[in-house]
Amino acid sequence: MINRQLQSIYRRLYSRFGAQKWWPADSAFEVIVGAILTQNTGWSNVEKALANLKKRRLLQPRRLYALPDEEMARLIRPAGYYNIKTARLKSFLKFFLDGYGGSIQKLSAVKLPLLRERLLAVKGIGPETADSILLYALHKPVFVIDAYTKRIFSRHRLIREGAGYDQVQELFTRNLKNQERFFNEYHALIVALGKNYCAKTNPKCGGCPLAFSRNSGIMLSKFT
DNA sequence: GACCAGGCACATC
DNA sequence: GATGTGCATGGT
Repeated sequence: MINRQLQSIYRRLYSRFGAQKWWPADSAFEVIVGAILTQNTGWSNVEKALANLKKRRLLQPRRLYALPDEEMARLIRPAGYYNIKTARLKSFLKFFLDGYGGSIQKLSAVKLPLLRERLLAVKGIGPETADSILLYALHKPVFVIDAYTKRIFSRHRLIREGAGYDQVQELFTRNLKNQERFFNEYHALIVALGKNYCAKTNPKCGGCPLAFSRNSGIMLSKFT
């Protein structure tokens, strides 16, 4: 039942927005850096920060780790929270270089429940960042939950308002097949919907493409 | 000028 | 366990 609703939502998002081709990056390492930089930050700001790093050929673990903090902060400044994000990038890089020699292959070789635990143990990497890394950099079948997902699915009464990360994630992983490719597109489509319709105060919200459904069980047309 | 954005850690109750 | 707060830039 829930499964059918989730499938229906996916189909409508896909027909409305099309393939999202996530994650936009040239390498798995760039995905990881972007995942940390985008914490509570619009992607357009992250792009500026990534461009600064790319211009200096710093999107390599050892080179980035060797960069002095003040210099890193200066380069990622457009992404906001630059002091905190410098510390978070450095703490991930230490974990990545010490434990895996900066090798994506070695990191990816760790089996899933354990790999997620290890990422979460890194200071500055919480559930969403860990899952973004797992799904979009390492291609593991993990569903990423973000603020949009919680907002949209609670407005549509598929989860209770204020539900925690793990609870929301369960909704998807218990009712959908664990397919990396599918999870990739689904989360990206949710973000596409969120950006276009689901800001906290957005008049377009009432015209949500998910509303007015006759057969999906989704009935709300107005949200606040 | 206010509000928001693809969170997280830490303090306090 | 829930709730509040600091962190910061750039776009609308």
